Amino acid sequence: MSITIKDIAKKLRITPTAVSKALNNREDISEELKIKVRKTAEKMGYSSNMIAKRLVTKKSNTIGVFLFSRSKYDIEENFGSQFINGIIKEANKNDYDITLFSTESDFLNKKSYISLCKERKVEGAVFTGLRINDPHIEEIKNSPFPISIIDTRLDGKNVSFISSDSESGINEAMRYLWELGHRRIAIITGHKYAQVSERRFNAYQQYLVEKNIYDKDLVFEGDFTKDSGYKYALEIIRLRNIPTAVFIISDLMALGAIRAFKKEGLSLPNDMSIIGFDNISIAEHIEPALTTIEQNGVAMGRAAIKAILDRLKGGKLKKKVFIDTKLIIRNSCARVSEI
Amino acid sequence: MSITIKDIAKKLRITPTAVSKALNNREDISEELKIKVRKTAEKMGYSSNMIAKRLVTKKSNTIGVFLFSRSKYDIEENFGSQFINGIIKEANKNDYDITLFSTESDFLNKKSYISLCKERKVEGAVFTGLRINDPHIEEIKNSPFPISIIDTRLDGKNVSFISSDSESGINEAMRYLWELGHRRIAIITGHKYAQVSERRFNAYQQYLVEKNIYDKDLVFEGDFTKDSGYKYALEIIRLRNIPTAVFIISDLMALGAIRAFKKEGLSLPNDMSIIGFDNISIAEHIEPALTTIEQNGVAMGRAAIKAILDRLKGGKLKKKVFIDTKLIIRNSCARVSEI
DNA sequence: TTGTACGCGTTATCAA
DNA sequence: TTGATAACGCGTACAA
Repeated sequence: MSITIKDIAKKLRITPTAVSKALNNREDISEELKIKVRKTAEKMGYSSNMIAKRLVTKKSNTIGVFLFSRSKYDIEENFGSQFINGIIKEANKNDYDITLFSTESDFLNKKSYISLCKERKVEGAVFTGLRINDPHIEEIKNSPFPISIIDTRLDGKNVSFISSDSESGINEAMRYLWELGHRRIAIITGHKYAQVSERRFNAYQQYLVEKNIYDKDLVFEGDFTKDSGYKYALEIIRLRNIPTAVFIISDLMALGAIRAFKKEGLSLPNDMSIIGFDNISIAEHIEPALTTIEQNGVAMGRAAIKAILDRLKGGKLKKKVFIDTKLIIRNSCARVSEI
Repeated sequence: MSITIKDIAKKLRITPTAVSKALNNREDISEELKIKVRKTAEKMGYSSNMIAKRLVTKKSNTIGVFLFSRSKYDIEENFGSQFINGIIKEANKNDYDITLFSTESDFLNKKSYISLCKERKVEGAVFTGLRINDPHIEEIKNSPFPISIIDTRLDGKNVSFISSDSESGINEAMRYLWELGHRRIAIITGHKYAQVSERRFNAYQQYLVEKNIYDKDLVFEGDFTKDSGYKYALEIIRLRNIPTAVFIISDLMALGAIRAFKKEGLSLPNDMSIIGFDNISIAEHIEPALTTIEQNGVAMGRAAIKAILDRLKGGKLKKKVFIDTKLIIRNSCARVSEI
């Protein structure tokens, strides 16, 4: 089989202990021996066995990541790929491995997320796309190891909530619309299983209430799909008193809405101003180029890992971490024409 | 610490061996004991330790996945997320874990991909986005364990090549253009470090050569970015003899090209027919809705894992696996007007 | 500075 | 059907 420290010990006529120490660059071993050991290790093509190391040190150096997706395009549309990038980089940088799970695999039906984690002795876990009606939610709340959940807030002694600071971005967006003269601003939210829906709606509502222009008839509950954007855009222009702007809480729905508006003959952005949320890669390519609130997915992924690692190092639990969002102004909003 | 089989053995006054057998549902143990063991295991909150199991069985049940990305949007734009989905599902279905690595992590600079794999005793590895000028390419070729590479062909005794059957899709696309009356068909390819560029170009060229309408002046080498699509679209309409159609080998570049064409006042699709490649999620939302060749990313991910698993089970190495592509006809191509 | 002895949690082999 | 023993590859006290 493969070379072990025993083999190289035998070759050098020393003990495995000495080899182990040399390879781990311990203080209590001579430079001379270290060099010799390293050289023959190299020569023999030795590769350390992390499995054995993890067993003996009782430390897996592993973080579990759960990616929940439903439709074919779900991950890309939900920023999952950016999260993943941030997660891996931050983890690897700190010498942690990522083991990835996805829903829909029979795996997850047989066993709970937490048991999967326990068996692998992961030191922490990250959840993405978790729904608040997930059957295993209670277990997650009581997790014995640190957990970071992206975009879903859950109370639990070990869980951190990682999300965009949507409030700030939305405030900025609403002020922008306000300054453009908009007074009737509709919203298309997401389904109620995603907390981001609620949070984004609240930020929207709060601003409008303060300005005294909130109108509940301008609230439409979509479900994050393009189709729902399309559908509610249609409803919006059927209104007796049509709004001059819509805030659509995901770019994807905004895409659907834009299509609907165009199909109905509206001239964009003059007949309707639109602000999205996410800044997905094609937002700048559609017609009109979409003004939207940008999320920093990579930073969110990194923050998820950081929260876990901090806690593992004995730090205090960060109940929540918010990542800045910012308004990206393009061409989908116009000044309200004075009549 | 956590409960082990020893603990439950002690409690039941039997040996760990018996517990192990019971828990693994072995034949040589009484039903009675099995039930008793399972019950107390449950009661004590026992969770098996895969690390120990993997050490003793000398089987990691793990596949390493390397995701190479460069830009912020790289993974989503390169279909990485779909691959990942297919990979995880197929792996988990077969009781395999995925451990994920990404480039740019200091990790990969310190150690080669193969050593990372060896240390973790992964049974196989999948590469996505690998460049043929990668410094570790030789090592990959000589890998002792099975490797699946998506979209990059490499000769090696253990490496499988997983890719889209772009030939078939492109043929279909070219025939479609031909039947629409197009005789001057340009192409915008990708950079030469990606083999998909070459393969897609070859398929394009072959068809046109057969029809005797190939013109090397209509070939433009982009680099998969939106900007390069934009840039070469501009060059195309500066041609003395403007083509009536362009085949752009990635939807993303097609997006850039469409923007350029529009900006220059072309009416699409009448002034220029466009066919993309990938069918990314927004292809249907741009104006005009993009006719493109669809890749099945999920199937590719699954195939990558299947190739590894088959080989692990003693099957023959599949040098290459091609996944069907198909032409998705939308509104970006028009019949050539007869003058 | 090096070596001895042991243990991590589990499974495998063989004996009882 | 169950148990005793050893082993997987490595790290860590502690002794030499």
